[in-house]
Amino acid sequence: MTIQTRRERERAERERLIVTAARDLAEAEGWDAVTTRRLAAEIEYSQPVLYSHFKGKGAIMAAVAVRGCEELTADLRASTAAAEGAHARLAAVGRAYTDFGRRRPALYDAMFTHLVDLPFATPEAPAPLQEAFGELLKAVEPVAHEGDDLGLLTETFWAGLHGLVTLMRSGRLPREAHDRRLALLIERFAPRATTD
Amino acid sequence: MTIQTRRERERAERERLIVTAARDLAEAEGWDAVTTRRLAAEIEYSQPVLYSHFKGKGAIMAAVAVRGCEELTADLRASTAAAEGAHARLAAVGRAYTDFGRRRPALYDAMFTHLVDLPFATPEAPAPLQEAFGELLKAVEPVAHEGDDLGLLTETFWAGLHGLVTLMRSGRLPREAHDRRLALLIERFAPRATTD
DNA sequence: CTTGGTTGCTAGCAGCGCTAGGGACAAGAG
DNA sequence: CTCTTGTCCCTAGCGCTGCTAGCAACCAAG
Repeated sequence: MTIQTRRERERAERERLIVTAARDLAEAEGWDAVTTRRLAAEIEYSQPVLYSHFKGKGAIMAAVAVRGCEELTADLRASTAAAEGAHARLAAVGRAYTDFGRRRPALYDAMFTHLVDLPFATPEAPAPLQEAFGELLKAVEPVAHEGDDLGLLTETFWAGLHGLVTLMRSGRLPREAHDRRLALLIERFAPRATTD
Repeated sequence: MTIQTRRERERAERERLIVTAARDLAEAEGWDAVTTRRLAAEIEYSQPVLYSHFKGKGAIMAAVAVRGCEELTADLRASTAAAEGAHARLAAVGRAYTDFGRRRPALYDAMFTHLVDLPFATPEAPAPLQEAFGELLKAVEPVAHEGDDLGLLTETFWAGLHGLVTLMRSGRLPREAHDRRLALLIERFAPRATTD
């Protein structure tokens, strides 16, 4: 019994090690640098060991993505703590989200850009994912209009943030004007005043 | 003289052939299926010929992207022709844009998702790209608030559309609610009425 | 001490983007 | 017509990728 549990514990620890190594390597040198060989070398095991834990490289990225959601949730939660008022809350969460995308580009890509076979908009979606979305939802809720579907509105707001992050990160939008674009987006979803 | 021009013409035609083959193959089977070997086979030349026209696979994708911009511009232009009023215009252009993303996913990815070394937000950006953006700009202009930077506002609106397209296409947003999300986005940028 | 099962290794496959080097062919000179 | 020069494009191969088959070593149980 104990011997069995020890093995399982060691195995779980190694799996954690793989995910951590993949995330760190990706953050340091980008996902292109995360090859199964380098990853194997990093954890000091041979390649096939990876496949005894994960179905393939995609599954490893998915695991990294899920863990990334926990970080994102924490960031979003922290950002709204000090904000007062619906507008400030939405602005804070928007800033936290886009900051996350800029600060942890590889993590962000694993979560929201790369094709990764994770269930997303279903009840089977990983809990950390749903929590992150929930944080957005809480910030959007006060600015919803009557008759709006809150879930859909949050998805739409999320799409706006996601577009800003990805277009900027790929060089399609100039980085230096990010703050002003973000402010414009926030203003459309949470108008500060009805008249100027 | 004539012999020289004939050769140059044939070369240009072959280059066009490469780009067309790459686009068609990508649209049919996705960019993963577009390998230099398959592309070479498709145009009935050997691999190295590709490299006498383009620096590498990335450059071929960039060429496909530029040509895709022309198609997008045409779509956007056609969409606004029949629309009357600022709200309808913005809705029409938004629908045309997202439809383009869904109908030509590979083309869309080459243009706006994949890393491709094209100058984007600079005066050196390819003309077709600037034209496509210009179409968006014309639709956004009537709904800008006083004091808004029109370029930045258009970029922000574009980001919203781009987020909707990419998150939906990667399965992160349910496809069936796309219309309602798009309507919500349009409503935020061009409110149909000030009060309900 | 032997046996059975697990574990993780070495080696290799098919395919990728890309390139070096040579062979065929056409154009111009004598 | 012959020879040289230069262009063009193909064959072959490099180093890499994700992934897997098959074997060797080890560990627990009888």
